[in-house]
Amino acid sequence: MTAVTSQCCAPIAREPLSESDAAELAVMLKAVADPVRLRLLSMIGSHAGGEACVCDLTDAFDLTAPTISHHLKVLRTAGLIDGERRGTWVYYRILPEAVNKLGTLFTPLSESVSA
Amino acid sequence: MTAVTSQCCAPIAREPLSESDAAELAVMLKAVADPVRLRLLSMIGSHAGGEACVCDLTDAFDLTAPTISHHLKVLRTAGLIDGERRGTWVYYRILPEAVNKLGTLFTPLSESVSA
DNA sequence: CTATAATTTCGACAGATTTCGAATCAAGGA
DNA sequence: TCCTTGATTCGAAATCTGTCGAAATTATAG
Repeated sequence: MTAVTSQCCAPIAREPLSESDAAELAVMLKAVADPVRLRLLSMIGSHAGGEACVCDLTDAFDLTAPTISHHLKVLRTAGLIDGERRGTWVYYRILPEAVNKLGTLFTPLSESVSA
Repeated sequence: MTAVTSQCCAPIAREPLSESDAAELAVMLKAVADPVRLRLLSMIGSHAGGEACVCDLTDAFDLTAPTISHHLKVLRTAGLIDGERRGTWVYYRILPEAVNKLGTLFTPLSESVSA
């Protein structure tokens, strides 16, 4: 790594993505490119203690439990969240590194625009 | 000048997204959640002059011109790029505001508002 | 050990997405 | 004008995705 090409803009606009990098990033972005999963991620991250029980999440949607479970699996497979069973309930929390990775992709390095 | 909720993390993890915000963001994210479109965006952004001709883009893929045209339309419809015809060729360029919008969603705000 | 509650897995289906080939539109040059 | 090149639109095939109901799994309660 370590290649400050031109400092002009977001990494995605600084140099062409390789085919494999694009494929890898697309998996993560696909996981987030759904209204339900976006809300799930948001609800998990903003929940008290940084984690949320599946039961809380399911109640917030007009969707069945299997559907919510499916979406959580997509997010987990993409490395965006992690789940842990404690007793009867399963708790999910955000993996901040993964979210940051998406952020840096689209954020200009040098920042400080306007003020 | 209001609503500094908790300063803890990325906007997506700070408070639950509304249903309509999630739907709107998902449209933009879906546009980017594809390996071909990710590379197109990257190639356009990093091309000399900040813009790229469709002919350059088409040659870089093992895909037909109609397919590339379709992907460019998806990106344009999502507001991520803009295209202009100059003579025989059509040139596309990135709309940085849209890319920034995605970036801030996932980036923790380390800077404070008017501090 | 059985009953009950919380999640996940399985199997299926409607709708969306990706891709192509053929046809069409736009701009220049013979 | 007619023809060539670049780009988009149109229609269709193959694949992927979101959703559900039913069944299986895991843990607690009695």
